[in-house]
Order: sequence, then C-alpha cells, then structure tokens
Amino acid sequence: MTADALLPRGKGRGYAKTVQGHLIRRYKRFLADVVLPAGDSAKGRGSNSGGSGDMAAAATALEASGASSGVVGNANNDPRGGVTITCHCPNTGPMTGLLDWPLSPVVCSVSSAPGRKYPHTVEMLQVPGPAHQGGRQGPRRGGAWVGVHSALANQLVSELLDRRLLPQLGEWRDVAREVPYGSRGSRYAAAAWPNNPVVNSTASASATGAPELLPPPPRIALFPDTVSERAQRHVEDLMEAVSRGHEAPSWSWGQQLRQAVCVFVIQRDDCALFAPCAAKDPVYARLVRQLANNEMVYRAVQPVYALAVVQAAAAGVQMLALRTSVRPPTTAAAAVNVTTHGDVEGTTAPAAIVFLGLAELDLEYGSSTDRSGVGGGVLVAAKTKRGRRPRGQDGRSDKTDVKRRSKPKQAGTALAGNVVMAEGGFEPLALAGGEGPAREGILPTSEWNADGVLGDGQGRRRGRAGSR
DNA sequence: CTGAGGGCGGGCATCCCAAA
DNA sequence: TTTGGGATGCCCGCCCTCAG
Repeated sequence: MTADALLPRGKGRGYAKTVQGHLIRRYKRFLADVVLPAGDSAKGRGSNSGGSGDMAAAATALEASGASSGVVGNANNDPRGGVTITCHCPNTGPMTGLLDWPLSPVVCSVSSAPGRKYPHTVEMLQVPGPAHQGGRQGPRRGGAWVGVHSALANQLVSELLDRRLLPQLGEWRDVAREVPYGSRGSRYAAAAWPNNPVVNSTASASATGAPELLPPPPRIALFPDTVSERAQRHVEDLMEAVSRGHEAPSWSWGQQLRQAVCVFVIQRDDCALFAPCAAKDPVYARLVRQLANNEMVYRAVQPVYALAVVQAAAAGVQMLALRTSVRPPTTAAAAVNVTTHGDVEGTTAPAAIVFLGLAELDLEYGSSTDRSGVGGGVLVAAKTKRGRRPRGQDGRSDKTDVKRRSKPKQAGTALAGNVVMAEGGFEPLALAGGEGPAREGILPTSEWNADGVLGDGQGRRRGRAGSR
C-alpha cells in the first residue's frame, strides 16, 4: 500500500496554525461553533503543539453542563471553562452521520487572510470508535478523523496528478486545473493531456448515515449524502464525453476527449469500500451505475467485486475511489516520514491528509435488483400536491426551486424501498438491502420510511444541524 | 492588481392555498 | 376565519475565475 503525505501544500491551503477543540453545533450551512480550551482562543498555535489536556478538561466541563446549544459570538469567554468561537465550515452537504454526537473533537485551521470574517476553518472531525458506536457518549477516543473540507478533494486529485500517483490513468504530460467542460459549464478539478486524455471529476465522500449502520467489516463510504444536482451533472457530463466523442475543449490542446475518470475521495481511513448512495440520491446512483452498464470501462484495481469488472469495455468512464487518512497535524503519525513510490520522494509532515491508495468500489450497492416496480413512487417532476403553478421562466424561479422539486419527499408516495424513475420508463432501484443480496450491517429497506431515511423517522433530523 | 460575480445547498422567514 | 403545510426566494462565507 502506498502512503504519501499530501496536502497541505501549495495553493495557499497550508495549515500554518491549527487549533483543536470540540464542536458545539453547525448552523447556517457554513458556520460552526467550536469550544477551545481556555487560553487557546483565537490565536491558534503551531501545528506541532499539543494541548489535549486542556481540551479534555474543557470538554468535560461542557459535558457536565449539558451544553449543546446557545448562541455564541466569535471568541467569547465561555463560562463552562473554554472559549467558544465561530468558525467557517466549508462543507456544502448536510454532513450526514458526522453531527450525531455532541462535542465531537475538531481541528480548525487558522487563516491570516485579511477580509475573512471568521479566521478559523473546520478542517476535520473525529467520529466515535467502535466501542462508542451504539450510543451518544460525547467526546471519545480512538475514532476515525474525517475530513470535512470539500475543496480538499479537488486539490488532492490535482496533487496526485502532479506527483504521478495515479498510474491507473496511464501516462500524461500536461495537467490543467479547474477546467470548464460540458454544455452546462461544469468545472472539473483537473485534466491531464495527452497520452491518455483525462477529465477528472472529484467528489468528497464521507460515510453517510448513522455509523452504527456501517459497522466494520466492511464500512462503506457513501456518496452523496444528500440529493446533489451538481454531482449528477458531473456524471452526465462524463458520460456525454465518452459516448459522443465530445469536441475538443479549450484546455485539451486541440485534441478530442477519449477518456473520462470519476474520482471519489474518501476523507477517512476507516472505510474499506465505496458505493454510490442510492438511498440519498437515487438519480445519482443510477447514473453511476450506467457508467458501468453502458459498456464503459470500470476498473476495480482491487477486484473484490468481480461482477462489476465484467462491465469493463474498450473505452469509457473509469471509476476510482481514493482512500485517504485524515490526521490532525498534532499527532505523531503525521510527523513521520511516509513511504512513497515511483519518482516521488518521501515527505515529512505536517500532513493533513495522507493518500493510502485505492478503495474498493461496490457499484452493486443500490443497483437494480427488483424490476417489478411494486411500491414505487414517482421521483422526478412530481406535480405539486395542490397543483400550484411555479413562478418564473421555465417554471424555475431559482436553483433551489429545481433542487426542492427533485426531492423524493415531494413525490407524495411512499418509496417503501423502491424508487421509480419517471424518465425512461420504470426502473426500480433496490435501496440498502432490499431484494438484492443482503449486505451485513445495512438496514433492510423495510426499515426505511417514506423519506428514504431510517424507519424511526430520526434519520432526517439526525442528519441536519441547526434545525428549527 | 482589484473588484465583480458565480457556485455551493441547507436554513429560515414569509407567502400562499386547501381544508377544517 | 383559522390552521397546517407546501412553496418560494433570500441569505450565509469562502474560493475561484474572469474582466477591466
């Protein structure tokens, strides 16, 4: 296995200073309140410093007081023994499964960039270890660190291309970043040219759902953890690229695209598998599955699921899942020399994220196994319950309008484990478990309710922070 | 070099309609 | 008239690209 210390470096994303604390709450999408040990406040500290003792004391005080809410400012003295600050939380998703426990340990970077309202950025969060998966014990030890910074995935792929750490893509000479592609103007993390023309679409995947649903072995990292129109658009663009021989984009030095790669970056090291999350976004899962079924290339470098490899063809979209280990800069593990391969020399920490190699893909999770269509609900373009005409041109007054109308909840019909796609006829998708091959640790579809979440109705609420 | 604008998508206040 | 709930659209902070 290859272990290569990667980010932070380059593109101004270094962690010159970090602080460790405990997450109080995440709210307003991009904000989070974090309590720091007394004395740490907003100054930050060098990446090699410690301070876990003070932090634990602050956490203990918080636990004793039962703190879980309360409005705080940007760096206020907290009467419970610590200092509470407001941080920027650069994750666009609901962070499903990561916010289920109070006072999770977090690592924040401290930026000196002028103009920032909140200098702290939440970079990673620790989830419970196996001994705590069944409860809500608060601060815990030994759990996995999970990277929550979505933009790191793009940077990671770019850096892997720079350092020739993805031999599965063949050979390439030039690399372009943030390349626009497709008729809808999507941007992609990187493109490599020539030898093997490549478009990379990256997605940051974290284990979705309550962790107790995904016990080891094996844990499965699922993506997306919400309905993501953007993720669907990326997959569609890649499919279009390989199926139609898309005209040469501006970054391709005049050559036509022939190969596309969809890269998933798993920002945690406790997941052995990656799978598209049909439960959260059945449309996206269907598209990912089409990449394999359309006789496009699907290469599982670790061929655990040979049935997926069968779908490989001469040319098409390649699916890659990258395992990474996210580590606080203060840990000893991040400060050691790590082994690399090829022409890359060993790197010394501070490492925020370590590339471990490729993860196994499981495209059969969420695949179609039941074509009876029984119990399905119409997902796409469901008519509103009251027949109200949407305002604006094309019936779409803004982007959120589109997003909301695609939500399964508005279909008005219980999904009951199967989702019927309105376009292209009926195509039931068996969600977790279902009629398909049972996967240990995954709840059967009978446990899912009409929203496609846990049967007790708690899953939706658990997956959201700052709900009303 | 600087400023404008787009993208990200859930939160939230408000509007609006159907049913009681 | 009241109530409940779906629909609507702005807001949030940061990063990046592009135009001037």
